[in-house]
Amino acid sequence: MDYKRYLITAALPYANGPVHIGHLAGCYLPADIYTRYQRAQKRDVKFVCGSDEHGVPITIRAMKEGITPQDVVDKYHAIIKDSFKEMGISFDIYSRTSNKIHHETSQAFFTKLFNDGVFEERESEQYYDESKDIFLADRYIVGTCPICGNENAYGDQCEKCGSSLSPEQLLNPRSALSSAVPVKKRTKHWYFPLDKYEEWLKEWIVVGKKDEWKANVYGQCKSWLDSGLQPRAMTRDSTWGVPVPLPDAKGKVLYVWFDAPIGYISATKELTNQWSDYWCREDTKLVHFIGKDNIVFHCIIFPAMLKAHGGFVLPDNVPANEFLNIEGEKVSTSRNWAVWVDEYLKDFPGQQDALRYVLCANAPESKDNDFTWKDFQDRVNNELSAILGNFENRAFVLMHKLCKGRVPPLHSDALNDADKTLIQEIKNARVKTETCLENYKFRDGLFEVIDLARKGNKYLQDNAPWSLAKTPELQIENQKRIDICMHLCLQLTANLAILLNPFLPFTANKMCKKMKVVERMLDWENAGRIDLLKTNYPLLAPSLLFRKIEDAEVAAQVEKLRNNLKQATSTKMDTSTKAPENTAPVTIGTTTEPIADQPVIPIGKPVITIDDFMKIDLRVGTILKAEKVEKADKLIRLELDMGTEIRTVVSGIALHFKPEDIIGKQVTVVANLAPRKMKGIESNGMILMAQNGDGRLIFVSPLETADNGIEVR
RNA sequence: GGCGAGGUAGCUCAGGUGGUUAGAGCACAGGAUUCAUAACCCUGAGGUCGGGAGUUCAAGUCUCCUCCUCGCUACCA
Repeated sequence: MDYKRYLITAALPYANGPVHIGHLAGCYLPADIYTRYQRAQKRDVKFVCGSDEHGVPITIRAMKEGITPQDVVDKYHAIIKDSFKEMGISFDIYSRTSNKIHHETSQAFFTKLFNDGVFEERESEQYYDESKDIFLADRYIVGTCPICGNENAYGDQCEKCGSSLSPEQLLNPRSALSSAVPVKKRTKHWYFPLDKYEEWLKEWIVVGKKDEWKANVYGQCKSWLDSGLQPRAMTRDSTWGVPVPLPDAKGKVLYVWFDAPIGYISATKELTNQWSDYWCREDTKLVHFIGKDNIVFHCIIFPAMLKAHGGFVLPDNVPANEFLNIEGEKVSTSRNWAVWVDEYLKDFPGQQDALRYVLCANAPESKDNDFTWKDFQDRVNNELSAILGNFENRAFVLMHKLCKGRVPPLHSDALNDADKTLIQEIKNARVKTETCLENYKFRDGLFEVIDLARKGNKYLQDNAPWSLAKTPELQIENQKRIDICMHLCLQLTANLAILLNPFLPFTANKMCKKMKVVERMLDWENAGRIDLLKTNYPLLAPSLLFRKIEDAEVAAQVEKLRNNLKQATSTKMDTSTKAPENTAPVTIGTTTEPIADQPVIPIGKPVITIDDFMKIDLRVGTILKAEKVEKADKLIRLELDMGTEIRTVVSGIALHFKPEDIIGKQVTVVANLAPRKMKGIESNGMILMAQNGDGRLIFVSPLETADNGIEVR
């Protein structure tokens, strides 16, 4: 298809924290490179993004900090927007979902589907906080984790042991808003029948995108489609979000996953009156850049929504990247294990392109990748600086020394084979880079650019114009060779600026200034030409494009990471001001139902009386046997010597301990917990565990060996 | 447990439809050089392609089994 327009989106970052370099590498940088390339091709392109400002975690953060949700999103929207701007992520618009136009757009979208009878209405029982007069999403319910005993587990998941939970399972459930005990109440929601679009999706993706989409994206989609789709609620009981535009929907908002992708549309509307050209005409190429955690939403749910609405183009491609780890470990925002973009900008002022280079050269395009500061240093010093920066510098210095600071003539009648080969290589570099970019192979594309500089270095070395200048007796003949060599090196440098521009725009601009050419030279159509710089044209004096990264800087950054980690784990979790626990380059929501990853403020449990406490029968027991439960990842079946009896307890600790390592350990058991069947095994009690800040589980046991069965109080 | 994506030189990655001595960049070693950010240029060493079995004249590339990493999902209470 011959596309007339390009609409490029980058996942909406969740306005609950700053962005880190994983976000950049996974999503925003590739999107920006692609966009800049398309612009250089003079194609009609719009690059839209914005902050995703709805959802439960933001309301929770607001409560925690004693401010309004709007305050929260205002704060992070500003930080995020600034980080992107400073890094040169060249959105045509960076909008936000709290804007009026977004509310209107997403409501209109909902209304259209509603009027067309797309939704299924369903009533269900949901938890409700009577003191606050509000329905509670699972996330809003806090209680003690039945598995690890964490007192601040959420109704959907325990952050400490990773168990996924439902509110019913929590011990001492309470509302995160008021500490009231939640009650059940009927509520109505509107479900999008994804199942009805299953066949269509299969045809569109499984058949239609087989050889087009990346393996990781395609595979994930196929996996979902093969396992069958279910209707999904598109509304929530909440006050923070886009109100459901129906008369009987007071206190209900659009599910953040419904409204967020529509944010792409609203942002485009905000950008241009011609928005429908980009969204509604078949000859528009729509490309979503996201991280791997958002594949399902962008490849399945949103397209189904668009299809149901009708009149919209569907994504041509969704080149999702994997995750970027830091120094061998997964990014963790609660542990503050991340490299934050706003901090990088402070620590390395003017070094945006160094980071862009490394993140692109090491982008997690086909699998999770690792970012280390040592590697950052190596790549900047040994590739970017030594090969590309050095070549450019050599060309400038030699031109000034041997050609009086002016572009020497080419003497095209005197070209030798090596010259002609180089000219061909310059042309080839354009084609190679172009092919990579068109196919979302950004790291390969960047390699091709560096490779051209590499060829320049070799050419320069082979000609050694500095040597030619040392034999005055051959002056005339040699100067001709020097001219040709330097002329081509300078033209090659101009070409480098063009090819580099999508990847390293700051550098490309610097090069333009030094060559005293207008920015228009960077138009892609000029790549491959060797007449970009006019003969006899004077160029500016040499200056370095890149500086080296010192060992001390690397050491400092690594230490900073370790210190952050220490702080985050030694103090309470709520000191973290960073984004959701999410290594994803995208935060437009997560695949877990009620979104959100940010820990709730530990709200102390309500005061209890000694009588309440005495209801719990805590006893000491010794693990006699331990074996992993079949076909369950987390469960270990324990046999405990309780003094007077042997008890079977099933415990969700298999991710933390090997069965053989815990035999003989003495533990504290909640002995009068109601029996419960798990995987067909009846569990009679629960063993007490504490969880360390680093996530390790620790047995809560008597310090010295006690008699089995004795009571603990 | 199921599904998906990966596991190829120290590091990061290439390796359509199976076919000569498995490639690249960086790191490393030796050499050459001095125009240049001790940079560049040349040469070299480095891999039983996660492991095992099979199909084949021939497998990194196909089949089966198995181990490890990441993600989704199930189980979990």
